[in-house]
Amino acid sequence: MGALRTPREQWIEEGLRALAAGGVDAVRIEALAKALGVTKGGFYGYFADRDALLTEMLDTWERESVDDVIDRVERECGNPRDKVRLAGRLTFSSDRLLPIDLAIREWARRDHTVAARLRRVDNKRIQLARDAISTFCADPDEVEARALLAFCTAIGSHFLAADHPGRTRAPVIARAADIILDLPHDNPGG
Amino acid sequence: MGALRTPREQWIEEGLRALAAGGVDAVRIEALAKALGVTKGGFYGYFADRDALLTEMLDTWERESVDDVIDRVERECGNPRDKVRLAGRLTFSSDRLLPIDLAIREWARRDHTVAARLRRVDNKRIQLARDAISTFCADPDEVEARALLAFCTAIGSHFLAADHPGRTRAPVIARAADIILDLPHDNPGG
DNA sequence: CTCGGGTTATACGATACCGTACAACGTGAG
DNA sequence: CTCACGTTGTACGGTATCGTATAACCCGAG
Repeated sequence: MGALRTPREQWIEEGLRALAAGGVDAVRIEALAKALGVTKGGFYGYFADRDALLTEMLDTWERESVDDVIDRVERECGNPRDKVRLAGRLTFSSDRLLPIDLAIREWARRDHTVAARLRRVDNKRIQLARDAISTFCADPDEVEARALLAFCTAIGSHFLAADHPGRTRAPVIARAADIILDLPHDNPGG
Repeated sequence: MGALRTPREQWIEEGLRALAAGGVDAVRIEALAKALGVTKGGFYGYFADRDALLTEMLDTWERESVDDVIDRVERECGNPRDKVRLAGRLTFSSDRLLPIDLAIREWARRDHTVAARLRRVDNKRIQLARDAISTFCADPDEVEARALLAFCTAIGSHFLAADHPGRTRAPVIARAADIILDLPHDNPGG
């Protein structure tokens, strides 16, 4: 067999790195080649074109951020509340996945194909939250609302620039998580 | 005086439109000119370069989304809870401001100057939420957490792709708002 | 009508990027 | 060692964009 100098995976990996750092528009073949220490010569032996790379990048991300995370959460599961927290940490505190995740969310706002994939991923993820919250909250509408709060907080906090006088962001998020995960009110109201 | 065919404001307006639709990278002089029905010839009479336009776009956005919104909320203020809801609606339900706001959040993740501006804006906005929430919540830590929840939900819901089986997003958000704005639990816990 | 000012169209050079073509290279098989 | 085949470097054509230069233009003033 021929030599395999810089395999497919390296192009995808470098592509994800560029995506995380600068968004889709930063995924430029020649830039990736430079980062890999080669020229773009070999790229078109692996991929038909730039879109093919982008598609495979999304495949990799989808696999890692759904299958891997869900598998691990289901295995290491303890308390349902801890399950949500763990899933959140795995996705939204991962130095690797988080920046990619955020970049893909931006991308999805402008590309229907990406939006469809993100919807698949988010639906699987939010189901974890629903299941866990259901164990301590009976009202389905409230379960849905709390699951939404959990996700919006995990994502939104990275797009929010506000300061918290006298505090860092972390304890404020921890307190918010308590509110999201706390028992339902005793005055459910109409 | 000389003719004033397509004034500064039109370039800025079209720039904001492009920003909202496609992100910073979509703000291209020649594209704006085409949308305005002219060529880029006149652009450089008004602006030194592309960066000058971007800066003035940010100026316009900052003025509209802080001064205008805060002024109106302070004037039309009623119930503190309604105040938060109104501020939220003005910013996050405006067909004009919302897409610009989201695009600027993406932009801010990659540009320190924009991030600094966004921080100024978010700090002013979140102060409104703090003030309002403080009127029915005594614990400052909890006020901060609920204010964060309000903002993260307003922003995050636009970056979240998940579906809500049997529902649309709107009622789920409404329910989430109830949770955020409801009275504190009677078991505050340690 | 003619002139002068600012405004706009057009042409240009420079850069960056995509995708292709082809030649140079190197590794393993024989 | 030599050959073959896959991989890589280089060069190319095409497009898009920025910013500049300059000429054509249009409006109001005189």
